[in-house]
Amino acid sequence: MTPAGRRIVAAAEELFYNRGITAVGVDLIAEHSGVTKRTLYNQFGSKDHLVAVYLRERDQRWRALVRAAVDAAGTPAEAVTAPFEALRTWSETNTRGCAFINALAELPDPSHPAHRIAADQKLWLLNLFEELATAVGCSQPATLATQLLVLHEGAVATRPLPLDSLPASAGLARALVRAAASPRG
Amino acid sequence: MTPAGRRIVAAAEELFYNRGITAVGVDLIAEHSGVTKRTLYNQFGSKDHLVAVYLRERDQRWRALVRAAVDAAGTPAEAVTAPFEALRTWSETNTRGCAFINALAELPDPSHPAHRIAADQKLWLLNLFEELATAVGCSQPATLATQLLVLHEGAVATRPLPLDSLPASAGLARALVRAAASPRG
DNA sequence: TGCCAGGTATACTGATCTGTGTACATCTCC
DNA sequence: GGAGATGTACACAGATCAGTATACCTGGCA
Repeated sequence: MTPAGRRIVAAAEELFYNRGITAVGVDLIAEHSGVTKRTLYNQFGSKDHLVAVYLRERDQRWRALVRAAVDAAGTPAEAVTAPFEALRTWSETNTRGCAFINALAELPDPSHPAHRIAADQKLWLLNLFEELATAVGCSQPATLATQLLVLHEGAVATRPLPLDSLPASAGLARALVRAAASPRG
Repeated sequence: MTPAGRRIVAAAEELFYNRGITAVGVDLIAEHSGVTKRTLYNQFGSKDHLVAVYLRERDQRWRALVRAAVDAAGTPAEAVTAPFEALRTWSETNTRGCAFINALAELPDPSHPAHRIAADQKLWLLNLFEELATAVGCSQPATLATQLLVLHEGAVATRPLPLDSLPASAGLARALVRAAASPRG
């Protein structure tokens, strides 16, 4: 990606996430990235494609954060709930909920690339939870993984509201892992 | 509200929820409700106001469904998780997630009426959970209520994705209530 | 009979939207 | 020095956006 292309994606990330995809026009993105609209279209072809690139980049950044949190965990049990630690960091600067869920809200067409990207992101996290649950010695890792995913998404979805639900969800996640990893789990 | 007004709100509900608020223009709503744009503006004054009415009407319909499910529950323990039964019914025809979370995604301005309506809706459910948790004899109803809310919102938020997370969240909710209502809860 | 609210029909404003056309500048690499 | 890629500058098309103006119709009610 060219320097101008990177600036465009950076501006698109900030604007799309904070103001909404439909509400932000390509003119505004071009202005914020110090680039001509012509350059934007030469690089990305269409707004829809730029939206897809925005979501993909964001997904990569988020996965790297989660991976780092999992790798930094001291024990296998802590690793299972490490994504909730990552979420705590992530949601400090991302206060408008999940960018992918939000994108689906604005782009109802199932053939839009955003739908596949969003689904892949959630399935990736689900698989990660299942791997970590298996590693911790849980007898039903698939069930635990789904429960953890729901808790995670619930915490993200309620982020824009004045609730502070992250501690409750992270606490419950740890309790679930404790119970599942115990001899009777 | 006049007959034309009701038709406008009905059309707005269907279009705003399924296609997105920003993506749907007032012309389309007028056309779908068999009404002139002049009538729409005579009734609601602005698109923003119509959006607020749409969310308020939807909120009332949803609360009635939840209340009915709670009242129909056989035992206090079943009453606590009754909102998850209501959610099962509700999400059969509402497959695009939470209309209020989606609205916040599209309307970043915190002074927009949608923000207050969305926050009120979640707080109402949180309070309902807490009341029901208290009635079932839970020692820490506030904690349980927050956990149940997160589970509920997680299930709703992941509805547009190919996951089927509702059984997992409802099952976990019942397990939590069982544990909290037991002598050692 | 007359009034008036609710509603229709239609044209319009001014702004904004995505996307394109065209001509020119700059830079690197061969 | 020339070619091709990167980017600028700017005007433009065609559609759609929220919202308004004006004139007219119709049913109920006083």
